[in-house]
Amino acid sequence: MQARSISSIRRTELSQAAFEAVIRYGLRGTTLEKVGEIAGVSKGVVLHHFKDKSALLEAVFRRSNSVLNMSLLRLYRHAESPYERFWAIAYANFSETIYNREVCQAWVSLLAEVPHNAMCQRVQAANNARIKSNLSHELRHFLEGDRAPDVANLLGTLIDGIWVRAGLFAITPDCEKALNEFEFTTLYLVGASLDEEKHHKDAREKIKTIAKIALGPELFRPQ
Amino acid sequence: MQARSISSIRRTELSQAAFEAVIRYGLRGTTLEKVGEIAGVSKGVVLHHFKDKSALLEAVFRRSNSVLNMSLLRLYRHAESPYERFWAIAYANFSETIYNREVCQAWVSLLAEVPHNAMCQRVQAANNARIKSNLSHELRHFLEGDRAPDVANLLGTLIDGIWVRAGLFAITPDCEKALNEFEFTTLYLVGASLDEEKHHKDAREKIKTIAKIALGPELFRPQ
DNA sequence: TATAGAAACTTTCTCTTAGAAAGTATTATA
DNA sequence: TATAATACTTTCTAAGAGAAAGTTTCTATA
Repeated sequence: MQARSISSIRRTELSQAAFEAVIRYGLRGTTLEKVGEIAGVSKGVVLHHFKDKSALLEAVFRRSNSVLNMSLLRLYRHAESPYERFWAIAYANFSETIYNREVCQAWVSLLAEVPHNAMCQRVQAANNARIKSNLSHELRHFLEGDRAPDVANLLGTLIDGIWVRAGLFAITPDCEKALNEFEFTTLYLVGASLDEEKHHKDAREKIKTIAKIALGPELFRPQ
Repeated sequence: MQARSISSIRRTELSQAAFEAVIRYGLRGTTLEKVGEIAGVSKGVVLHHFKDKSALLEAVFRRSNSVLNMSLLRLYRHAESPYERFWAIAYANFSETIYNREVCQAWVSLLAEVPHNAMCQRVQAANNARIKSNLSHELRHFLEGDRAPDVANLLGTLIDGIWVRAGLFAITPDCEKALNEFEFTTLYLVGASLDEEKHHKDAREKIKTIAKIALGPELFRPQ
């Protein structure tokens, strides 16, 4: 049962170490040597597994997005209604273990790599499409006509905005505030019909509890 | 009438050149030598006027924000009602000469400098506060109670989100779409009362015309 | 089980970069 | 005209990215 190759394991370790380096030193302060140091290997090993620094950062970027995606899937597993799936999306983005200063700062730092890296752009585009599709799917239950995709797109953009703002400053971001902003905006965009249902509040409580269990601190920063 | 010192002029030239370098090569590809090359001076001159690379990037960041601010002031000069001032804010953020691929990409690239640069954080915080205050001031006319600041904050975050998404990809961002998204969200958040007034549509047309004249392409990329 | 070849890892070298330092030229001021 | 500040240049060093070539360790197959 050794399905994963050594290379694949190393690549995971190294992109994890690179993520840690970006957290600690910022994008400009992240050097191959520091990445190697954190991973406990020499700089040469890093370049053996990644053709260059861009490829490494690309892997970090990809991993971050897949962690986010995985978190959502963990919550989806227990979400049984549109309300609950809506909150699953919210908590996948704004739980303490994900939406915190370190991770948000690292994400903002990594963003700088995207404009000049076609692969990162593809990853990011896929990610945006995914979250739009997820949101759109749930919003269909609360919106008539074909407004759902546009509203979903807007909410996706808002999530990005909330994340960026959290990543720019040295203050611990406020999860509860972010969740409320997201909910607040959604309620207004769908015409507040969500709020009338008790299901909505109940769903939040349920997903909140599940998130606390399912989204441990090992997600982004293992060990 | 030589009020500005040579140093001050050089600093402007150099931060302009650095902005151009970030556009062309991205944050990681921007070196002091390339900045000097664009400005037509040697690398030494750059370091003579800026103590180090962080100080240079800080100046670029500061200048970008002040250009944005200046654009807003130019439109405010002709805005004579809350409707018009609302659209002045919208067009200051989403006119072709400002909201375009190059500028948005550069902005996203520069963001990576913020998490590890206290000065940039202060500039950005001031900027966020300013836009919130501006929006809040106009929204007061359309919202009862003390909801205006919260809504203003949300819309500010949305603007950031729209900008980030525009900066990540290699596609020319769509100004009209951005303006509509911003308007759309605002209308829903204030309860669509804006939309009932003909003033609102008229105001948009007026400011649109003024923006075309007042916000020339020399704003971000002179010469 | 011997061995070829691939994969993992190391070491060394080169070129580029940031930035320090110490110099020269230019301009302002007394 | 002397002197001091400002503008700019040149040179040097240390650190970084990445290429290249070497060595060890695994793994498949004859």
